[in-house]
Amino acid sequence: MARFDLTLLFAALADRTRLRLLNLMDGREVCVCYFVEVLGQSQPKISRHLAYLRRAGIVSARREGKWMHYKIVFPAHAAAVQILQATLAALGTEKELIADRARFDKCCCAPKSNSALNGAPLPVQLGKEICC
Amino acid sequence: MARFDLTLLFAALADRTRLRLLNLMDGREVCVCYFVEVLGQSQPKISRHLAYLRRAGIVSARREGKWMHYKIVFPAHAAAVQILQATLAALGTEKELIADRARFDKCCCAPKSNSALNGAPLPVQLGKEICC
DNA sequence: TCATCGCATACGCTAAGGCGAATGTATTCT
DNA sequence: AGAATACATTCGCCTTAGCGTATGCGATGA
Repeated sequence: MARFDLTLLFAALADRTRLRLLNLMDGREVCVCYFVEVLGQSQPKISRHLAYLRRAGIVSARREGKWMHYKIVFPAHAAAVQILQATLAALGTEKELIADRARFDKCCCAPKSNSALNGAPLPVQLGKEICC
Repeated sequence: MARFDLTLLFAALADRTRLRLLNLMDGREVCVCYFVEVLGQSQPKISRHLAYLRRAGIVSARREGKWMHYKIVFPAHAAAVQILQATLAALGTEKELIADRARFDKCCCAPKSNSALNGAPLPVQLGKEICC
């Protein structure tokens, strides 16, 4: 039972944009440009929310050339993990978030068709191959 | 899958005082004066946080004469219930919150010994009898 | 080396949240 | 009726957070 502040976790989850980001990262590592493309919001806004998630300790970043990849990391606190997983499961049932994933798959499977994503590295399904 | 905004739930949980209140309400209905006494904080502060929890839909209030009793109510949303229960379970393991419960039991079992609680109605263990 | 790309950060603004202090409002007691 | 009790609400202050806009910075490519 390490020192872990649940209020920080909850604050991180108490924002619609951050929930949408977590939903897109569920089970895979994603490049920032996909978030911007799929959510249709400004790059600084996305970046700030990712930074917030990182400070909260539930997301980690990896650099690959000029691209940054983000993925969910589970805190070393049993209850926090439970809460995060219950949250991710719930997100999977929300209409808007299902639509987000659909749009993500569309970008991800044909990134060349989207000028904004030219050359962007494909997302990596954690442990396995990517979607399609 | 009712319309339910998870961000509101998380915002309600993202405050230390509110977590302490929920911890004290776990499994029982409690009168406001006990919160004030056990947490050692001002009555308006307690009252405002209880109002916040009420607006978030995870607490309900019942009037009994001049006293108000609060208890946890579980939202009609499976994931929200899971999250709330995982949270309550986690609270049970935190040092400060264990101490809160200990102080609560002390007040609750001998309210007459505390001038601030003279005549205050005892907490009600939900479904069963009270602590001691 | 200089331009460009992908992303992060700083700035200024506005809204929301938490606090103490004061005040308001039921209810009970005398 | 008037005082006292238990709790809720309001007010003013400060801090935090979210946003758009502009700028900075590391990596790549010509």
